[in-house]
Amino acid sequence: MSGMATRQRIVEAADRLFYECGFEHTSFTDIADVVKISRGNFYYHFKTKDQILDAVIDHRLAGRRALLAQWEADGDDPAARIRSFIHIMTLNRDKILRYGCPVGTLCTELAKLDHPSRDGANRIMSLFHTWLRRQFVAHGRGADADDLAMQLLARSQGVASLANAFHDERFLAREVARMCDWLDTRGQDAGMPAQEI
Amino acid sequence: MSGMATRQRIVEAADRLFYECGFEHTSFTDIADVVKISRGNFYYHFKTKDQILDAVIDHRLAGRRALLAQWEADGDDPAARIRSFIHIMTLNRDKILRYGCPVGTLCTELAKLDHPSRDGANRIMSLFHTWLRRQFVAHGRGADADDLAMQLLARSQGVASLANAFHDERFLAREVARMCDWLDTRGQDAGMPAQEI
DNA sequence: GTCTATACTGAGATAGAC
DNA sequence: GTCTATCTCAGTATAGAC
Repeated sequence: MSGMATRQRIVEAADRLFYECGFEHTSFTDIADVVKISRGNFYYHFKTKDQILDAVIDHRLAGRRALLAQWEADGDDPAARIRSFIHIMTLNRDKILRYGCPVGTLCTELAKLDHPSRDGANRIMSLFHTWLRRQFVAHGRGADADDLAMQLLARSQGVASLANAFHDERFLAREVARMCDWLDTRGQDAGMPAQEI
Repeated sequence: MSGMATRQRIVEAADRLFYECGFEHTSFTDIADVVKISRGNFYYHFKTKDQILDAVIDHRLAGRRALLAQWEADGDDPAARIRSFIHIMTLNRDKILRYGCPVGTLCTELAKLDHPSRDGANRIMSLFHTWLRRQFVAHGRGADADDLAMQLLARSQGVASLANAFHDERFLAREVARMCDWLDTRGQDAGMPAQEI
């Protein structure tokens, strides 16, 4: 295995562990055990734990960017693309029930730690916001596209949060369906009142 | 200062620190520094850190129960009481922007740690859910009261989460106003479609 | 590029003097 | 009830052999 491959495996293991156990709770030993390298070898690739976090954030940013590009390529119309966003909650149902939203929970944790990489984590959240806004604009909701994007993002965060706390998959499914219904009622008719969400 | 007073001060300091810095990131030293006692003295009152967490959870449960009872006593009608709930986000605006929702973020953290006291934290969330459901029932929405309570709770969680990540107080204020508007449209008329939220 | 061995730190926790 | 002193352990991080 080459150096790049090891580095990549470290990042992927850290990505998963940071999500499932939290950044702070994850130790070098935990990551090393998954990757099956010694702790010493670690420091050839990363000098500090914060550097791993930054690499994980970059990795997630790239991954999410690719995902959004994929949805953009697959979906013929903006509504279908937004539905792709809504349905990641269905696809990742099991993990969300156990660990919450990977984006939101990292932002929350780093905010409490007042961590320097907080902004990096928030950038992942922004990525979704910007993308959703663009879809709502294309959907003919130019005036309140930013607002609608924030509403949908907030709603998905709230649903993930409660679904996780109560471990309630029926609630998750119900809210996903409801978000899709809500989207259908926001047609290209800009006259529909946005504050009715 | 009596023994009970010191114990109480420990619980209150831990409550604040767990909220602002997270449970795991808060050390005995951090709490001892705030309370101004030695680390050794700590163990006279609590044998383990988990015991402090349980005491904090009990303390929060009691505090929230009192708060809900107060809203129940103050509000003449169910809608006014629900508005009291919505407006804690306005009252605690600064803290929410910096640290998120104290209830939701603790549930999230303990879920990732797979901590034994997870259920205790979730009970605080349930407390709000049960109370809101009761208000919606009194508001004449017997059939979907449980559902509406979940929706409002999820929404407040999502708003707190995004307001925290983006440090966006205008978004917070806007969503609080919108939740109140939403509440006004859910009158005692049970015919109004709930899925329009 | 990967390993072992090890230093250093701060964490949770205990014993016992006062 | 509070303190100081101390223990143990796990964490991050480093040095240097291979």
